[in-house]
Amino acid sequence: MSHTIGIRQAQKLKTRQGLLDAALGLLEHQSLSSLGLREVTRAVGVTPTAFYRHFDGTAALGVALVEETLDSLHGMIGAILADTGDSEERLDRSVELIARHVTAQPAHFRFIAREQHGGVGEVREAIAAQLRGFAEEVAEALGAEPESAGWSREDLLMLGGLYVDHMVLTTSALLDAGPEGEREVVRVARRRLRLVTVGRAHWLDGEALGSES
Amino acid sequence: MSHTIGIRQAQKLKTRQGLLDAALGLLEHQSLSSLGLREVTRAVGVTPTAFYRHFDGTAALGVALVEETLDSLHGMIGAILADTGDSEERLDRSVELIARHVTAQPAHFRFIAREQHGGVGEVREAIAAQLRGFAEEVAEALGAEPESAGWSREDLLMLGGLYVDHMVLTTSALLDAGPEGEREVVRVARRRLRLVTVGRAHWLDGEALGSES
DNA sequence: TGTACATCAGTGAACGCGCGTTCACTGATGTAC
DNA sequence: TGTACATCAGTGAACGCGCGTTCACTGATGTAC
Repeated sequence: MSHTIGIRQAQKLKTRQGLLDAALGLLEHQSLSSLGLREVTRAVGVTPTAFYRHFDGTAALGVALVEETLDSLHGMIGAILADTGDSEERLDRSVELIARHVTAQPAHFRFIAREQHGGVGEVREAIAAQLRGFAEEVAEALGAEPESAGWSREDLLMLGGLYVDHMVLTTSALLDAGPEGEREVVRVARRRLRLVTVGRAHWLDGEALGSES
Repeated sequence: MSHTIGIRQAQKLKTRQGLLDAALGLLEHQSLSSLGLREVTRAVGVTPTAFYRHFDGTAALGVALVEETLDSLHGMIGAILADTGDSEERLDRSVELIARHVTAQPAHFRFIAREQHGGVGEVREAIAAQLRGFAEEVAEALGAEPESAGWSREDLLMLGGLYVDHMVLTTSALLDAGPEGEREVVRVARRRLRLVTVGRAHWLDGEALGSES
């Protein structure tokens, strides 16, 4: 027999999710470091005191939000990595995938962009750890491609990080640009991605010459 | 005869500068959207009311801070662009210049990184405008170099923006890493910069083939 | 199945506190004559 | 230079408000028998 969770636990999870959703909404126009606990509970329709049944404070809620956004980001990266084919069209599709995900889940991406360098240390660290993980994931996928023959692990990580950072910058630019500016942002993001890819293709060309300790 | 400013005006400017300096210090551990007006005046040793003689509120102070940080950023970019010589060593020196500026003026760079995507719209827009201006400046300098023969203005702007964004990311990474992590950040930043430069060198290689509307 | 007790998510009152903003003011600085 | 008036940067009291956190509580859900 499957384990059914009790009514009590289900209700608790529902309230917790309500707090996370409400916070994410409120964070569209402010930073986590100015988000009030009472603001959040008011939006959910629950007593301020109830907040403490779920989180120690708004910083802890922020960390939980980072974990939640992992799904959005991971889904986007997975979709991009799963795409196969030759480079030019694939780059274009990657940028389109980013744009589509940002349109579908703007709040998650805004949260990451905003709090990546925000005022709450715990959250900054949680985001940094998450992005580092994604960079490794991308590096591994890149390493499996034939174009990466001869690449060191360190260079693959550098490239993975570059792609991830570029991705985050693009999501943020899309959010700032709004619907009317989207086409322009997409244009520039494509070119940047293409330039990085050109650099990748010729990365090892001068290897025998260039020296470093 | 030169125009001497009065005692009153001099004192006012001094207080204003005190407010800006105090705010910049307080913003090391929080975001602008949670910065309190009273916090700032308390740090300066002045009545809360006096704040209004200088700024409408903390958002206006934030915009003023953006203008002030222009000097730091502009100085850094100028130093990098003024550097001449062949690519490899020049890239290394550029990253070292960034590291040196960040060490000398950490608060300014932290402010820009944090508020670039922060919760205060006016400030975000002021920063975006400033970075756009720098990207244009870099694009112009790049355009004057022989390596840029055949480049469109749009591509130069794309590249300038890429360098500027990379620069901001590096400053932020340096701040997060602290002194002990600086060497590693510098290593990765150099490689990224080199990859972009390799991409630049081969950008026009496939031009005749690649097509876009 | 029925009963008696335990658990615990959410309540509601209360607290002390710092916030942003207003207002009439003071007294040093500036200006006109 | 001296005097009489104007300006205005900073003061200090006061306001109403929402904040985070505490506490004892309630009553539905869960569990043991």
